[in-house]
Amino acid sequence: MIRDLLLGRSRFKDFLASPEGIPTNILSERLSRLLEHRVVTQVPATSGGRHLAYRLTKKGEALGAIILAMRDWGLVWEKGTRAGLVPMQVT
Amino acid sequence: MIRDLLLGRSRFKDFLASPEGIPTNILSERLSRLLEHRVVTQVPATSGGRHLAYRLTKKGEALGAIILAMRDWGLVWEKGTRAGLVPMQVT
DNA sequence: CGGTATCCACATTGATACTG
DNA sequence: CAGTATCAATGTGGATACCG
Repeated sequence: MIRDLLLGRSRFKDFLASPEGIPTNILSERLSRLLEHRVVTQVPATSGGRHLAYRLTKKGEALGAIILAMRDWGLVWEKGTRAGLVPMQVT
Repeated sequence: MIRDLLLGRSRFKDFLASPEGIPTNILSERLSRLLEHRVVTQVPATSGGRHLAYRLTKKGEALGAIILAMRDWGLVWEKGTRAGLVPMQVT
């Protein structure tokens, strides 16, 4: 999920669509906790629309370093680790 | 515990003595799993003695990068994070 | 000292149904 | 679409007692 956010995904449905197959209740609870710890914030998904999108805060973006370190470790030391995650464009 | 190993601690009792206060059964089970995944290996603690010590493998040492990334994140973003961990001397 | 063996408490997960 | 509400299943952790 954090990975999804780092990849630029931001909508509830995007997270649901991820290959893990997370149930809505779990996703919802996790988002609450991330909001609580200010790792993500909510922003309007579309201008004027009623739906919300989730964006990483600076604090959340900083987690990228950890995720990348884990990814690298996996690629080097664990067979079968796939490298889907590429650092996001800072556009 | 990985942190302890990175700091050069290697004995069962050393891990037990850590401030977390881990019970023997949990510690034992975790060491088994780390052995299984070849993150640690067993070596004789004293030459000739019957006791064992645990040492990180290369794979295990590589986890240091992740631990440090987490430590750094904590120091920057979470108040009250203490910085006990300093990278080990490569002697 | 370095573990095993029990047993219980609690947190996390997951499936599923329902709602504004 | 974006959740909330239940409930059962599983995992993980912790206390404690015991053993070679």
